[in-house]
Amino acid sequence: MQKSSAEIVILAMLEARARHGYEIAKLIESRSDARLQYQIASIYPMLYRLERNGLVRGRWVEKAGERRRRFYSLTPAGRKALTAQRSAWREFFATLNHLTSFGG
Amino acid sequence: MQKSSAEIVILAMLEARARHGYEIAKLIESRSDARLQYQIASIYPMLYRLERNGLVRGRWVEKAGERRRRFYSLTPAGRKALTAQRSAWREFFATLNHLTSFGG
DNA sequence: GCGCTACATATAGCGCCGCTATATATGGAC
DNA sequence: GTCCATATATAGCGGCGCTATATGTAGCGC
Repeated sequence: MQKSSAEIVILAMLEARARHGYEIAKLIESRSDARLQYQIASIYPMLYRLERNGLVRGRWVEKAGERRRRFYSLTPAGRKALTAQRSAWREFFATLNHLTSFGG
Repeated sequence: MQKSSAEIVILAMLEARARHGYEIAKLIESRSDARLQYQIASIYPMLYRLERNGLVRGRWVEKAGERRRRFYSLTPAGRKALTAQRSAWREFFATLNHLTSFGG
C-alpha cells in the first residue's frame, strides 16, 4: 500500500529542518499514529538514494558524549522535487478516486 | 506512482459487469484520460493472480467469427476485497496527506 | 493478394522498492 | 552487568509493474 510513497514522506519530514535517519523513521511513525511505518532498515538505503540523486544532503554531526549522527537536509532540487511530488500525488489521488470511487 | 494500485482499479472495472483483459486496459486508459496506463502485458499476470486468489473468475467465451476472449467477473470475495481496498486507500491518502500536505 | 493497424492473449526477464534478517556499537536505567 | 532505546549499515528476498517478444485474427486500403 505504501509503495513508492517513501520519497515524498521523507522529503516532507525534512522540509522544516535537518534530521537524521532514525529520527525520520520515528517521526513518520508518531505523526501518522503508526499507520505508516517504514522499517528503519529501509530508511537508510532510501536516504542514500535521495542523496545520490541530489535531493538531500547528509552531514555527519559529532558531539561530545554522543554517537555520531548523519543529519540530512533538503537541497534546492529536493524542495522542487517535493513540490512536484505533491502535485503528482494530488493528481494521482484524483484519478484513482475517479476510477474507483474509493472516496465514497 | 501507480504502484500497487492495479488491484483496486481492476476490481473496480469489473464491478459493473464482466470484461476481458484487453477491454480492462483500454477502459482504464480512457476513463483516466490516459493518466493511468497499465501496459496491456501487465494486465494478464494481474488477472491470473486475482483469479488464483479467488477475487475474480475467468470464463472463455467463443463466438462464431470472433477470437476467443476470456471474460473476468468479480467473485463475492472480490466484492468484499474491493470494499476493503476502498477504505484502505481512503485511509492511506488521509494519512499521507496529513504527513505531506500534498492536498494543498 | 499484400501490408498495415487494431484486437487479444501469453510468457520471459528486468528493475525498483520496501521488506526481513543480521551486524555493530553507544548511552542510560535498574 | 544486563537490558533497552538509540543509531547506522548491509545482504538478501519478494512483489509488482515494466519492456520485449511471441502468436494469431479481423478489417481496411490499395
